[in-house]
Amino acid sequence: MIKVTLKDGKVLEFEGPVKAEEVVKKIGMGLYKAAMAVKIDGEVFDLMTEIKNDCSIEVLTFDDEDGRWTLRHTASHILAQAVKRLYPKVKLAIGPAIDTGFYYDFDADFSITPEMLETIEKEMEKIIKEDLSLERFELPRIEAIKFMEDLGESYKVELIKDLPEDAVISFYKQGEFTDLCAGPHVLSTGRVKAVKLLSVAGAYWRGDEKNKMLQRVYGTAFTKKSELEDYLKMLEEAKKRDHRKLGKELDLFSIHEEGPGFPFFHPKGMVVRNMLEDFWRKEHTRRGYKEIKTPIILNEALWHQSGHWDHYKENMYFTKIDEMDYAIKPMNCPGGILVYKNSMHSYRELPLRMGELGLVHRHEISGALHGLMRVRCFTQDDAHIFMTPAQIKDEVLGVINLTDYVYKLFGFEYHVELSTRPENSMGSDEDWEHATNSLREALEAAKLDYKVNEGDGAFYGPKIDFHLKDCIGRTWQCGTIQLDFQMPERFDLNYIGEDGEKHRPVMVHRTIFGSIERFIGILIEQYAGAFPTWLSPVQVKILPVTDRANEYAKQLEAKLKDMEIRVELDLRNEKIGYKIREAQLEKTPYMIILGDKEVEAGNVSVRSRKEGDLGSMEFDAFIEKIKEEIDKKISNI
RNA sequence: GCCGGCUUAGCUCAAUCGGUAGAGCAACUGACUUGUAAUCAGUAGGUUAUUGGUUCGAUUCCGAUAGCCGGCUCCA
Repeated sequence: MIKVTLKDGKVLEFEGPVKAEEVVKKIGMGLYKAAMAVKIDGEVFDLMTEIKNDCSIEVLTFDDEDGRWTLRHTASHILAQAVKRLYPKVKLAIGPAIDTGFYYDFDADFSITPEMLETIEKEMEKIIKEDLSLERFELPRIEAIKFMEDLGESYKVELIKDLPEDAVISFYKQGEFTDLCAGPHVLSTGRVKAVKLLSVAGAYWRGDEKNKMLQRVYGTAFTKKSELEDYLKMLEEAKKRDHRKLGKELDLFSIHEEGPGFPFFHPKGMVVRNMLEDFWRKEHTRRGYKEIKTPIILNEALWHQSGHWDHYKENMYFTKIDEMDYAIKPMNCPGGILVYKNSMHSYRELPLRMGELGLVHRHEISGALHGLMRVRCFTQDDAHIFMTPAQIKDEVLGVINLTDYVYKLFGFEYHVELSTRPENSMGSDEDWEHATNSLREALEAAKLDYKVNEGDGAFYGPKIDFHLKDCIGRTWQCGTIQLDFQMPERFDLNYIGEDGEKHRPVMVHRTIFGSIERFIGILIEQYAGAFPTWLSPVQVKILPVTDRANEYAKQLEAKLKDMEIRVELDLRNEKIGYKIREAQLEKTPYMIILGDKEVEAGNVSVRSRKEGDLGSMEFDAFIEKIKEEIDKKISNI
């Protein structure tokens, strides 16, 4: 007798071994139809799995992340099967499910064109219609290798050979097509009700640029056609929030062929920038930071000493002054260190928090550039904290809290990563371990969930990274906290301790916004260009209905300017509807409409970009309203 | 940097089979004095990214370069 415990605590009993799908059928046929996979004692399995012992079971549908991944993984096999049917010579690499769908990497001696995707998609539809059952089987290592060798699938052979000795090597077969795969998969190809191929892109085999570039086909799959359509619509909508598009439309910034990756900020973009910087300064002053500014060009020798020459040269720009070699700074730390070294420091001064809005230049490869998100020059809202080892945890915690405060203000959801020692790095293992553990402790003290990113730290220390999402869900690293024992050593930094002796301080390099440019890019997408009033380039537009209201409009404009409210007056000889439409498209938070009635009553008619016509009110009442919104930095998207 | 795609007026986009480019918006001029998302009329605007080739003739076909877009790699 086998007892299967369901999620709600109910227990089903079976005479002997039973397939998971039979258990699900017994729960209900509706659920069976929606089931993608099952979780048996917390682990995900196929529905065709045979249950031999007592266990607890949870049915996974498309609404569960694991269920979704199962369906999409099967969709990727359908893609591979379709490609093999149409182009038998193409070799298969890997084809996993991803957050938004799935992909499959192919090695073909021809280019897969967007037109071919349509053909492949049709073949996929056929395979779905054939409703082929998926069968799982295992092979011993030698046979598995032989199996794939016979099929000429050299990438699969390599994959098998790299599996650990004791690994179970499983295959999934659907019709004439068999793929090496750990699973799980849905019962049959017919379960994939809606599938769409989205794009082709190059991808290196195993993600290594030294390897051959394969062709990656991206797609997505759903259990309902309507879900697919909704998703595609959502993607279209999301693209309208793209900061590159909005940046142009709202005249915030531009990037020119004359300077790829070097953005130009226009007057309206500068307002956003300056407001962010003002806010940044206030928050940092409040938290005991001092501000410095260090030069952009410094002698190359400094960069030898810092280790950048050995570890970061490829990303740096160089120049000559009077036959001497200089470098354009890619980071602010060496400059900050020179400031620290400029005077003696007592333990009483520590922690010393030195902020710098520093413009850095980095040579990013051309293919990496992306609007304001990845550029070749950007301003880091940097700070270097010099401290005693005992102060590490509190200081790191302080930065974590500040970051959380700032991100919450903008309504961002973020995720955190802890990056550990990379290959090309400097310092002893002990230092790295100490530094990494300190960061880990701070994260745990802050009760933050985080993901470990092995080998992704800076060359001088491990780091905590804060990632924010853009309009289509790509994440970008913004805030970072990097712990550094190396620079203090290299630059022989010290402070005088209580004992009157010299001691080595520890350094934290940290940013909150990360780069002002990237942060603005994220902000634009977060708000779809409709900045909260405190950040809006223009906060109020005054729109006279006829020129009889012009004088009154000018008076109000002057008053608003006096109160440091950013105002524009539209005196053009246009209809009020036209002026409103334009102000709305510019995403101006408030419009003041002035006609004969307002002139006579001495009040204002207010329109909000969000709520439309608010009716007439006293000018002072409007001032109070907008002032409060600005002071409290209310996000009225 | 790599793979694929794209590049036509300031912006968004047309142009049949290869026959030297057209619209809307914006700009400018004029009329209209207007009440909560586009008033009307007119004017001007282009070496079709650059460059080489094929052709009697290239926006169109082929090559190179640059930039951009989607990924890979890399990273704030």
